[in-house]
Amino acid sequence: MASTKDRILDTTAELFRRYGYTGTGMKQVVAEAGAPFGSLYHHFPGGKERLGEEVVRRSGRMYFELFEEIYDGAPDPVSGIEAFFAGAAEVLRETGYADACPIATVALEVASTNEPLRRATADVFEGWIGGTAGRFAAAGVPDAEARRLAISVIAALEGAFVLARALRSTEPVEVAGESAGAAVRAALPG
Amino acid sequence: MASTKDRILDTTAELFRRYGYTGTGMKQVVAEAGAPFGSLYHHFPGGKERLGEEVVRRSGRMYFELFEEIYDGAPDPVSGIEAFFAGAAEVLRETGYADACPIATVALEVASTNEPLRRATADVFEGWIGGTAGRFAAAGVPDAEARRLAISVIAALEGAFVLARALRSTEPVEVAGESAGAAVRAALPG
DNA sequence: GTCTATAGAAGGATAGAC
DNA sequence: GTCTATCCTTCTATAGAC
Repeated sequence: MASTKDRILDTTAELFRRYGYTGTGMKQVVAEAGAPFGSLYHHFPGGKERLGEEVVRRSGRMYFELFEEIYDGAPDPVSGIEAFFAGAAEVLRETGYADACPIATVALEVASTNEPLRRATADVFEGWIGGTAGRFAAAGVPDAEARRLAISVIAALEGAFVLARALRSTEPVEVAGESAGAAVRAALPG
Repeated sequence: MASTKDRILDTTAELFRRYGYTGTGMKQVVAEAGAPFGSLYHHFPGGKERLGEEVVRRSGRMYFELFEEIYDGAPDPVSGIEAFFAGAAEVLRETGYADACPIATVALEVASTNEPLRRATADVFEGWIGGTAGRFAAAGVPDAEARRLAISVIAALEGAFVLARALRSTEPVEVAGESAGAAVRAALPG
């Protein structure tokens, strides 16, 4: 049984994915988490902003762990990337095009309005870029190009999510996955 | 001198880019547009949702017109695409990383919450894909691949915008621009 | 430390004078 | 068709009983 605090964090992460930061209410959080209202401010004295920051950082970590599992379990970098895009497309379809990137909606909402939250999303993306670039570098891609390749792949995924959720189609994710796979293949040595 | 209605549309478009749909208030709209509150509901009897829909469709048209100007003014498809990404990076820097895609923030916010608005964002993206694919096809790319290429390019731009606004850096847009240019070059005949 | 009630501000929308 | 005043809801946050 998860603690009340963890339940609040998990619930908020889910609500952020679907409704964004501004669109998610504190009452909605406690209602869905099955927690009393007061305990929210007991566990998060910093209010919505601080809860949001913790959720963004936590969701970012968890999403990268999912990437690691899939990528590191694949036989090579190209199939690792392709498998991750394929899995993302499947989740998207299964959830009615609701669950895509746990960060992107919030990132766009807060980019010009809330500096602590913007910083949290930036740290998450920077972590993803570094972690992915490190894997490409380990596969033999020169460091500078590994970073650029990581940015390209992550941008392709994020942009595909925007299109896929709007169009209610997995086509963009499938197309972007092939495109990303091809870019990785072209960058590998040998 | 623009009409009150046009001023409201322009102002709302600007606010949507920076604060999103949920984050933009009706009072904020009239305040920035210098319009009396009542005239908002006079010109937009459908309220915020209808205003949002008109703004999304209008912004989508205007942004594609900007693309057409730049792309059609370039000597070839590859430099056209590269020029558009370069211009987007410049606008981003000049506006303090506020003005990126006029649709994306709203698209992610409403994808799971407001079907008429989601439809508007989908129509805009579908229009961009078709218009871009048509240009690639005119340059000799087979129809099916032209569509896939268009999706890849647009996804790269959208994803780069997400990263760029969060990181407050034009690096993602520059990297994605090169990546998109390379993809177009590889797809062209000859 | 759990929970309810409510404060205080901001949201969208409407009425009605002019 | 312009503009102000206001309604009602919803939001975040806090107070205080238990």
